[in-house]
Amino acid sequence: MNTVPVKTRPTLRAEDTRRRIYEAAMELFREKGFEQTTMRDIAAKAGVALGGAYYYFSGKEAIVLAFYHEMQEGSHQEILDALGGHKKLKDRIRVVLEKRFALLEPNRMFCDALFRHAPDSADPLSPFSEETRAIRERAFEHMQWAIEGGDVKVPADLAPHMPRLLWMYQMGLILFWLYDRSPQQARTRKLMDKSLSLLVGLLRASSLPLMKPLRKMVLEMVETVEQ
Amino acid sequence: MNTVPVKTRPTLRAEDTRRRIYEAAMELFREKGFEQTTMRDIAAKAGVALGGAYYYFSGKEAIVLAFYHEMQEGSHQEILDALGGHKKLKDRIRVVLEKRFALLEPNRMFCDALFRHAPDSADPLSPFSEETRAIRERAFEHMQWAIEGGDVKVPADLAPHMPRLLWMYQMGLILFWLYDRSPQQARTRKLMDKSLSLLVGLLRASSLPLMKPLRKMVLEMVETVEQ
DNA sequence: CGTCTATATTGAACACGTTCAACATGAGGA
DNA sequence: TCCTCATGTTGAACGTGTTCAATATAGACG
Repeated sequence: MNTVPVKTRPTLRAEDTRRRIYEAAMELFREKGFEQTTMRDIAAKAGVALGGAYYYFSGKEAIVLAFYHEMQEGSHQEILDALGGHKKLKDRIRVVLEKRFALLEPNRMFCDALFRHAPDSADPLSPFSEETRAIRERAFEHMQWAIEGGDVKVPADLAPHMPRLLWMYQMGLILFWLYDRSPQQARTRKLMDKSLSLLVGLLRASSLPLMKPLRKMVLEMVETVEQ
Repeated sequence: MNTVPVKTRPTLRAEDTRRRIYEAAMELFREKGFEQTTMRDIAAKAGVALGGAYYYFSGKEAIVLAFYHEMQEGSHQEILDALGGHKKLKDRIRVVLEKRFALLEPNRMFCDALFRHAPDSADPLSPFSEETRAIRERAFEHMQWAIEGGDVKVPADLAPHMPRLLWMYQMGLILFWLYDRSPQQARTRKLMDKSLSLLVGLLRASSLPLMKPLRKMVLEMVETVEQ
């Protein structure tokens, strides 16, 4: 008979299976990269039939999405702590970037999957997609923290855009880093230094009355993109 | 006997088959987009067996590459002509951009294929790859023309980087345009206006002695990226 | 204990891009 | 005319991500 839908067991050994699949995938992704890793590989390593992987993850990309999510959540407290000792804006932004790179570094082999269809906000894995909104907004928050506690006064008209702009700056750096073939990704490090100086310098200058017209142009452009 | 390898017929009805495959692919790509179009579709429409398509094109992406190449070659003279009437740098860059968009517009449905693995210069279809070098350098040339005949004096240290920088600016606009869902891609048009003003304004200002330190920072950054 | 049913698991099947060994074609030379 | 063989052409087969109907499992309930 149609009884009340019994309280379905909330967590079961199912969570264990999910975990096994996730871990197997991570290991293989780190070893061979995203493209080179097969769903059959993952299922085999996890000791599950092929279809099993699809019971827990809607597809191969969804596993990477889970990683993306976990990484962002895991960084939240760490970043807050790491920001503690710094006053200079440049250092504060650097802290956020460094933390991000530290978390991505062991997974460099497969992070390119995150940018596969990056500009297409319809793609679930895109950094601009609805599916990644929560993750993205967490990252905005980190940049907001960096600015708020810093030693640079940001003009009021620019302020609301800064978290998103800094996030995009971060994404650009990550993209560069992913395909940076220099030893130890030294070029990325150099680019980070140079661009951070430039960024903070421009931000400082942006408060000068002389800069009003330029700031207005930049704002109009930013608003056109964000709209 | 091992005679001299007879002069192989240079062009044959083979060129016709190639053409048929290319045209069929273009039509289908325009209709359904790159992903949605099947190599089997293409072969069928061209009246060829599946394998036949691979005799003329190394893969699905190679067909798009052929289009990319053809588009760039076709624009060369047109752009040169169109630049004729303009003196203002802003107009000259706009002419180049407009021409590019005019050529891409009918193929908007599948141009995303060109950016599939854009940042990976190892991917043949990437705008940064060895395979697309010729195409890319043609595009640099167009930007060089725009600057040379314009009314803005570019500082000597910045000058050698301008063609590539303007090309990257163009690529960014195209990327934005591809995923611009506003009617008639009005946002892209607006972004083009705003960013062009900003760009030319900055370029003008960059000659001011006051700007020397800022220019130096930008240069260092650009050189880090290009290296 | 036995039955029921949502949950979990399986493996065959599909559509895709790509590869390849086999075969067809037709221009040049005997 | 017939042979040769580089050029074209074919379709079966492979490995891939993904789907799905069928089956197994195990906790809830009588």
